[in-house]
Parts: sequence; C-alpha cells; structure tokens
Amino acid sequence: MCSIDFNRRADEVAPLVLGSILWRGPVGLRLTEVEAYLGPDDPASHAYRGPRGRAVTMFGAPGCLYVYLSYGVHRAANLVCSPAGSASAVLLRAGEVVAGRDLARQRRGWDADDVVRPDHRLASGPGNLGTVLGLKLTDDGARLGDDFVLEPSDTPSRNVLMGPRTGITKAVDWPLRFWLAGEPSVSPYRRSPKAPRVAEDRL
DNA sequence: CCCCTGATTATCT
DNA sequence: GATAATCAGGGGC
Repeated sequence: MCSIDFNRRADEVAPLVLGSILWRGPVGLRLTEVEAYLGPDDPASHAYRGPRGRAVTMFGAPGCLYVYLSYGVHRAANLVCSPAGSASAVLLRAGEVVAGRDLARQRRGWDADDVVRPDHRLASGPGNLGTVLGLKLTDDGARLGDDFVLEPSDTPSRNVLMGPRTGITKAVDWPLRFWLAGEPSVSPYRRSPKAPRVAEDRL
C-alpha cells in the first residue's frame, strides 16, 4: 500500500482513490465513485475563475478537504489535488459504509431496520455521502490525517470504469467520472436536463 | 421505468 | 435576479 500523491492533477488521482477507505470517527467509507475537476482549465470547476470565494481552498495544500454547500442544502466533499497555488480536486460522489453503520443510518434519519432503505444507498450521491460523514462547512480545509483519515487500498482497483460527469452544464462530455464496476452505491449516469444537446462546448 | 418539481443559500451576473 | 458539482417525492406510462 503506497500513499496517494495529491500533488498530481485530479484526473490522475481520481482512479487511485477508488477502493480506499475514508475514515471520520467511527464511520468508514470505501470510495466507489468520484469525479475530477480541473480548476482554471475546467469550466465546470468551482476554481474556473481563480482563487476566489469558496474556491480558495482548492488552491491550497493538496491532501486537504474542500467542503462546499450544494444547492443550499447539502454538504459535499472533495480531496484537493495539484501543488499549492494551482487547483484541482476529486469530488467524492459515493461510497460503501464499511464501519459505523448505526451512526451513518442515524445521520440519514433512517431506522436501523428499515428494509426499504438499504445500506448501500446510505452514501450514494455527494450530498448523502456528506451527511453520512457528518460534514459541516467548518470542515472545509481540514487536513487528511487528523479528523479525517484516508486509508489507501492495498491493491489498486482493477475494475475502474470512466465516463462523463453528472449534473453539470459545462464540459458535459469530458470523461472525468470514475467508478468501480458493479458497486450498488454508484448511481446511474444522469445527464443534466439543462446540458446542451450537442457537444458544442469542447475546447 | 421516466420526467418534473420544490427546497434552500452561496455565489455570480 | 438567476444559477447551481443535489435529493426526495410525486405523477404518468
């Protein structure tokens, strides 16, 4: 098991973090779906317009958490990549709860024995993943190795698939979404209803 | 299964 | 004022 080099760009880091376990207290999450955002080069990235507002964190130290408020409701987490001063990040989209199941279900407001809501949906989607980890906006900028710990998988994942990112309206066809084949926590691809119908926004 | 909508707030135009 | 790296729930087929 070698630790992950977050000085690399997010599209290189993204497939490597799949299968590793993100710990936050008693909750352990095996990452099954992520997306790369490439900073100033990427019109879909929060860092597209430089180190301003919430995007400042993305230009900070690699290996930190970038937490933002999504649609005014959810908290989503990224792993900051690229050397400080530049910016890219890996958005955590889904994971499998491998520890702390009771607390995870409690944070989702799910009864422990609710059959209609299976465990594999606990951390499916960026907002749900953030809820399961108990993310707060004050976690923005947190460094891995303290409150949050990333435990790399001992063997590189060999069942990584790649495709377009979901829910965005710019650069919609860039293949920067990575996931593990056959994982039930991975949600089916959904193109944004507002996305252009032709790929007219490629560079 | 698919499509549509409301909720809620930081950021951008 | 509009949009957004979302989610849950509803109605229709």
